[in-house]
Amino acid sequence: MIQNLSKLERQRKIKEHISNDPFLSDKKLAELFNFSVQTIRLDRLEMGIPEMRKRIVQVAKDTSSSDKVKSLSKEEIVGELIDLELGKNAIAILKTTKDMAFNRTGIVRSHYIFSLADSLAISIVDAEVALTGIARLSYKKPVYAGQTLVAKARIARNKGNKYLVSVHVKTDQKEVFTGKLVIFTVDNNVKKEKN
Amino acid sequence: MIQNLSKLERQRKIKEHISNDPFLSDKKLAELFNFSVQTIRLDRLEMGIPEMRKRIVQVAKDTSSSDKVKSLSKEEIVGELIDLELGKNAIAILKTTKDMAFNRTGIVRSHYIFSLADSLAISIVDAEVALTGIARLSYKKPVYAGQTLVAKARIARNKGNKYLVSVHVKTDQKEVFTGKLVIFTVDNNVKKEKN
DNA sequence: CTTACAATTAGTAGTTGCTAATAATAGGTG
DNA sequence: CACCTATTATTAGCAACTACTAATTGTAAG
Repeated sequence: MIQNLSKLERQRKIKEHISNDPFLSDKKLAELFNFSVQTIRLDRLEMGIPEMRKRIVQVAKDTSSSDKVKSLSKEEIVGELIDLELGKNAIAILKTTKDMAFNRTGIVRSHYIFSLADSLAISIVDAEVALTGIARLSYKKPVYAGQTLVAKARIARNKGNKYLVSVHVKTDQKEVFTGKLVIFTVDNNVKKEKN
Repeated sequence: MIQNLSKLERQRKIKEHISNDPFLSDKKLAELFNFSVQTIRLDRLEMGIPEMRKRIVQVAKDTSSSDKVKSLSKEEIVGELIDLELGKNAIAILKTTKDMAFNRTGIVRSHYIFSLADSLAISIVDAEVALTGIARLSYKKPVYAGQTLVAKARIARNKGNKYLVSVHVKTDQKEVFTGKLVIFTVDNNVKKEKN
């Protein structure tokens, strides 16, 4: 029974270690805990934790699944993209935190809001490469750390490789920011090295 | 030589397939292209493409390192403030890096440049609390990762608590960005207006 | 035509990180 | 003592490789 307790304790710790670092092999775990590889394996099986390779595949798939966005790979978007119709409109959400804000006031720095708007505007444009040219921004109300921002973007006009995207950011029904961004697309003629 | 061409062509396609789907094993690629597994391996070696497992690990690490939101610098000022005369002008420097840029093109994302300009504009205003109200931005030339940006800001006009700050960003003598920002100061304890 | 060479395919040995199954050992408890 | 659990060991086998050697094929050039 005493053994049993330490076993459960060990399994709890193994679970924790693995969830912190899915790249740990049984061998490394065995070294970490000073138990045999077989014991670690038994523990994993009892807990239903898959082997390292399958865990890594899972991590890789989790993040590389939504392939709709062309200009930005997922990690390049500020905020979380929740809806996107290429060439039409898009919605993203950003949960603001203290480290986005001024310490003194808790007001979120304007460039975080711009980043949300800008990356959304770029992702909406259906092109391999899109760059911001001109922008007009208007900050309506201060945003406080902790508030969740909802950004909606739509393409207002399009002429050749020039897009006028309008972005509205709200929190709790209130508009806190609007922006008009002119985005230029740079298509394949600049196809250069892709590495 | 004709063989050579088809070989290069095949290698190009293999590369493309793998970059689209890093989860493809040599066996599956061999089936796809109707070539032997050995040929696929030779191709991979010639191109310096690692084996499937290593690719998956890479994908997993790439994405798990940057949690959904790629936040900007946590410091109060983006860039390094190298000269400041409160109420007059200020200069800041930002060394751009790869992770500020689009993977595809190496062009620095516009919001990093705005962040530099915006935080400089705010720091120049001699007030406890300053917020961005309206901004007009103009991106003149693309900035490539690795280039060092020099931002100069000066107060163009001032009326009450409203400041018009003009910011010019250059790299290698060339102007890459200009912006006009309207900054409002909020004096002392007028912290939370109705919100 | 023969030789030379590149491209392709085949085959073997060894590696990592496993699964699965079976067996041996150590430490208690009733 | 026999029984039970936990732990460890051992073996076979698998996937997806690396690294290496060798055989085969096509084809261009001397």
